[in-house]
Amino acid sequence: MPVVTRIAPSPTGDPHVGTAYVALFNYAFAKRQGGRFVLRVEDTDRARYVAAAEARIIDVLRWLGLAPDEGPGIGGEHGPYRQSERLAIYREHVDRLLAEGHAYRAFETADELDAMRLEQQRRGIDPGYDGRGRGLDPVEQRRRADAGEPHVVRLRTPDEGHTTFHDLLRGDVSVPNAEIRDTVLLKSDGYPTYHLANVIDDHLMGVTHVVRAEEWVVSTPLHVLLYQAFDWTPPVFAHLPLLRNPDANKTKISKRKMDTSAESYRAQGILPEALVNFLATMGWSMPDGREVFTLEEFVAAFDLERVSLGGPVFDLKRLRNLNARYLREVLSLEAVAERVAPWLVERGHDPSDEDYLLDVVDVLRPRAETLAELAEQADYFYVERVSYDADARRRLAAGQSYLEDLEREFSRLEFFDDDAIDDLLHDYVQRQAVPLGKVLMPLRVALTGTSQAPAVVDLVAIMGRGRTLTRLGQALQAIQEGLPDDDPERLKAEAEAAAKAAAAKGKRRPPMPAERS
RNA sequence: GGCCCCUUCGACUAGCGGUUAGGUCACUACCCUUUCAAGGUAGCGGCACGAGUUCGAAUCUCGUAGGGGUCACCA
Repeated sequence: MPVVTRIAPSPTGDPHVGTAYVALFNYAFAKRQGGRFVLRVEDTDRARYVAAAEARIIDVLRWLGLAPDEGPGIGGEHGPYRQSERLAIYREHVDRLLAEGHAYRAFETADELDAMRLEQQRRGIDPGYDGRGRGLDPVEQRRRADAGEPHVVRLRTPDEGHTTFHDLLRGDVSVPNAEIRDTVLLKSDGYPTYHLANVIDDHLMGVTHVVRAEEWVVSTPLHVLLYQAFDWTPPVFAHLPLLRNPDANKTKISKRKMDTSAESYRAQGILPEALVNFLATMGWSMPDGREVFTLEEFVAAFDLERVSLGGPVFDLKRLRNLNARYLREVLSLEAVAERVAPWLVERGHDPSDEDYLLDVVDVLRPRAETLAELAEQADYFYVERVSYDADARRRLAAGQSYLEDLEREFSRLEFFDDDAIDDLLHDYVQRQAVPLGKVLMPLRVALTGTSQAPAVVDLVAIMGRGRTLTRLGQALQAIQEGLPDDDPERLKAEAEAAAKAAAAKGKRRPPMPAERS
């Protein structure tokens, strides 16, 4: 029997990294076993439903390379794959449970249930549905339902004994039946709850392995009870550890405490390869200890039993570091250039000169952790003129005479290549008898507007004679117009403006160009 | 609080009875160096605790502690 796994997200908002994480492991397990990976949309909560969410989830899965074999908009033999389109199926199965006495209709109102909980709280007993509707005569249940009285359908659960299931990762897990309430299967709006829909769909869709997050462990016995009621064989269960916040207690990953949106990482210039690689190291490791590997390598080596159970903290620093490694080591120069190009366009640049782009990326990629940072630093290679911050102004003013000399020297330089530029610079400082840095820093600032930039020789060589001379001219003009380190008022105003601009920029949502579609 | 699960450096992890407890990120120092990075070298730092089993426990058992999850007509 072929392995079938599934990812069953609820379309309620931003595609969650936790969804991507569980999808990754389901995908890898299915592919490794030569099986199928199914996407099922659990849209049974009308209140939290977000129409656009489904498409965004599919988009994120594709971006990560985790395209499902079956799912809404994809097709497959077991559709429909949206639970809202399977209502008749649930209805039919609920009728069967009702007929066989495994379930009953309960007519308590929300107010009544609230009162019940309050009372339980007051008396200090465990809260939860107490089974008060169980005793109602089935004929009476039917009559009231037919009369249009609002009701839910609940599972009749045993009061004594234990229900046990086998978790592939933790062994047998046993829960006292007294802890398992007569849970709602069908809501009063006719929609199924997760518990009911998930069991029916997994069975009907032929899901062989339910690989999901740890938060489902305690409700799995309830699902087992449902499988028993239907007289179905349950699938194999494996519960993955929960991704955690980087807070002191390592609580379950949450939007409040960190960025949980997969799209957001994409928008920050995190590569899908890096995100997948990072997620794969959450609770899992390569047998040979490799830490950088592709999705294909992950699938080839994947083994559910290597999953470790301690909840892994989602550490941004590690993600960014991994992304940086992809940028400078894993991907080819051409590949990185291809990825950044849309980001440059987004910033208003024209990256169509491929050789220039390659040079720019080559020199910048050891200095950037994300595509966004790379693109941002590339600005000074593409803008018409750079602007100088306060520090840059000081350095320019200090180097005025050198810049004048260099402008002349560069304009006379016959072969404008790396070696020639290097020789020129060294000859010049020797003649002037000044330290190299004293000359190079003003030049660097003139070319880029900032003191933190690649090697000057690289900058000059990449920018070429034309750009170099233009920048030098602009810098000298700026100096003449009085860019003062002698005017504290003006410097202060500049600093404030820069701080304000930086703050505004930080707030703006970063662009997300289409890349690697 | 009841129930369930978990527990190796700050973080991610290797380890599955005998290891100087290994690697990666982060951090620190040094080297390289025209700045910033990158790179190189080194360092810091861990088996939660207590019993038991065993010739021998990070590895097996039990207990304690700590952490997490869950107790909805949400998934």
